[in-house]
Amino acid sequence: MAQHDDSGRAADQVVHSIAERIRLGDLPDGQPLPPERDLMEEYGISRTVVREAVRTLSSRGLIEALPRHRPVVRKPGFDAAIDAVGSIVTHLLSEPGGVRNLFDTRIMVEAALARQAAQLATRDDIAALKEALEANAAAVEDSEEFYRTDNAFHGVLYQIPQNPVLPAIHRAYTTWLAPQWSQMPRLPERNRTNLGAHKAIYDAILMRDPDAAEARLRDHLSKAWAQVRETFGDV
Amino acid sequence: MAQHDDSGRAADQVVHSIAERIRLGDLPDGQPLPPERDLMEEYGISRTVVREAVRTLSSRGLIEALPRHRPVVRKPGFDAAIDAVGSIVTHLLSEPGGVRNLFDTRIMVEAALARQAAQLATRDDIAALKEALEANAAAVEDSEEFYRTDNAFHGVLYQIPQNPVLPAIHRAYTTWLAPQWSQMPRLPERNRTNLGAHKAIYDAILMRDPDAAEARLRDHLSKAWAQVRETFGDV
DNA sequence: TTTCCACGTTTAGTCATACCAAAACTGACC
DNA sequence: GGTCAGTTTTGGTATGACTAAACGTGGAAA
Repeated sequence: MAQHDDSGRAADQVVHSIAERIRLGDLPDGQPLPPERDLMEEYGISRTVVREAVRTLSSRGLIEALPRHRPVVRKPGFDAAIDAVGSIVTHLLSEPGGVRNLFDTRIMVEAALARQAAQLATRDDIAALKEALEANAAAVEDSEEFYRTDNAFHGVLYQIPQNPVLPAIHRAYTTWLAPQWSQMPRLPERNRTNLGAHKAIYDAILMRDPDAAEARLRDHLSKAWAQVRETFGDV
Repeated sequence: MAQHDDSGRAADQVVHSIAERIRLGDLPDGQPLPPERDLMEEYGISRTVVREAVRTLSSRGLIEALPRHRPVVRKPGFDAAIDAVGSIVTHLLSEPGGVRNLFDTRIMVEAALARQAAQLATRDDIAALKEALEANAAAVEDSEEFYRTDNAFHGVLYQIPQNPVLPAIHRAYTTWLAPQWSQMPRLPERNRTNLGAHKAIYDAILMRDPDAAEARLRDHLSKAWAQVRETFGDV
């Protein structure tokens, strides 16, 4: 029996093989992976290698490996992709200008979304925006809840184009920028300011005015950024 | 001595610790990781765990682990992040509508970039665009070269905002969408069409007309998409 | 002196075995 | 039929061993 692989990376072949089986639906979503002992027999490898393969698959986001449970196949969605980069992004954000750069892309993306919303939003989209806005308004006194509804309002913008990539990006932004936000002082006063900004954006979309929608949104996020700067200085 | 960790995931702690040391510059970029034997002693763990940790760090993109070499610390750039998701994205693109969804975000992003370019491009930016356009024009008869210069032209758009995240995104798009493109028929005729589109975009930016720039760009990429559809049908 | 190669020394890759503790399963008991 | 205790799996880790490739060193050759 070939005890030693020729290429020097037997684990990678197993990773590839299992990844392929997942992609082809051979290992369906939600199903637990075969036990490590079975896999070692199946591939003719030691458990060491199996474990390394499982590890890799896990950090690639193709399986979900909770501590003492059987790894579960997780057919990756766009947000699994977001998870996979989380570690790197953390590093990047800790570098000077990192947060700024990320936030700038957020401004750019949401500006484009606001513009698109003003042009293409359906009646249902507008209704969803209105609902989110009202939920946001109802929470001005509860900063915790305001934070959630604030996010939800922005989230509606990401849903309007009906592209599943976008909500994943929204989740990425909120996840990665959360550390900054969670340390910021939350005051009903600020909530009211932000609510006003949300309403302005909503109005511009309602008026089908892309330029205004973009401008209001940029203004809103730029002010949010100014608050971050106030709290953290340069980041 | 505590032979078994209480949490059930000693490796993750090691991963976190080493990641932190990399982030803080304790393990500088380009330096090889300490030998596995040293790490096991340092952390008081077995080699099994060390290896799993190294594996994880590697697939997270924080170190580069060539087959039989010492893993090398690789302070991740934005494009290391792109690598990390490659595996998942492959899966996503193989599903119906996957390529379409990704390409739509590209249209959205580049539309925003074109708009921004029309508003904010400096003289140098315009010069860079012009240069890229001329290189593109010089390559109409050489489809291979035209492909490269085409990419480069779009790449300039991603460079204008001076945000390092954006070029990484451009690389991501070209990498992930390359499989489709590389199988498409390349004809000087099509090259000329695309060149004309590029020129139209350039002109709009030169005229400082954001609406026109966005419109020309959307038109350009939509036609490119139509060609993809022609070649592959629904993807 | 510089270059280059043979040699011994690390070190990553893998295997085999063993143990523990937490899950998962099974069956008896209420 | 539902609950709980006991048994069997299964993941997490440790230990030791062996192979082959990479590395480092010093001496021989140019």
